[in-house]
Amino acid sequence: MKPLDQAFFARDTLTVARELLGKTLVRRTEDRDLMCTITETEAYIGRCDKACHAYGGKRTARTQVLYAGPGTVYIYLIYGMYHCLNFVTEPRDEPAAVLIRGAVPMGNEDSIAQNRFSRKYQDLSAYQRKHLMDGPGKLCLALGLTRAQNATDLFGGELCVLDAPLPDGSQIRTTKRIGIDYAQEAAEFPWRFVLEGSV
DNA sequence: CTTCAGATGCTCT
DNA sequence: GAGCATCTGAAGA
Repeated sequence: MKPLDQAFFARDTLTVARELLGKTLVRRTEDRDLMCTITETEAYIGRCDKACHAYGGKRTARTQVLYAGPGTVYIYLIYGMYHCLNFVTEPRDEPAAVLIRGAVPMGNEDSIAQNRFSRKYQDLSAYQRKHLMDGPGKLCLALGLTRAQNATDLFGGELCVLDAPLPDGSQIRTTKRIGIDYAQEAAEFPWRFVLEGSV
């Protein structure tokens, strides 16, 4: 399948967040490609969203990446020890992004198990195998992503997203976003998208 | 299945 | 100095 181009990300953030479900996220390293299917996303829109790091046009050293071109990678450190992966959306200078909250591996489970637990896949518990990438921090750890990839883009670097059809029989569930209770009315916005069913 | 505490360091006031 | 777009392991139901 073809890589998604910049025009894909230059659109309305809610549309991009919804349409990223089912797409293939590719993490390139020297020796191998780690691929996975995106199953959970959230939209963050600076213009109207108190949960967005760039709410109110805020520009700081951390948030200036959100003003870069669509398809730019935004990775930040959270809770002192985990990273969150985002893709910048909307036209340039319109600060917004999609948080990639979850995925399921498409092969190379050994590399992912190594990144997450420093163990072989066959030595993981059944629980661990079922939850390899079902959270934003887990996903970044599984793919070996840190702020080293911040401000790169999806068009020729270590990361890209390939087009892919939605799996047959899958459904999209829409809910409010996770972990932003401080954001007042924005905490209720139905801006989280989860791919359910046969993935 | 659920709740709970603790880890840990950057970011912005 | 306060707070954070989280995860883990332990313990209880």
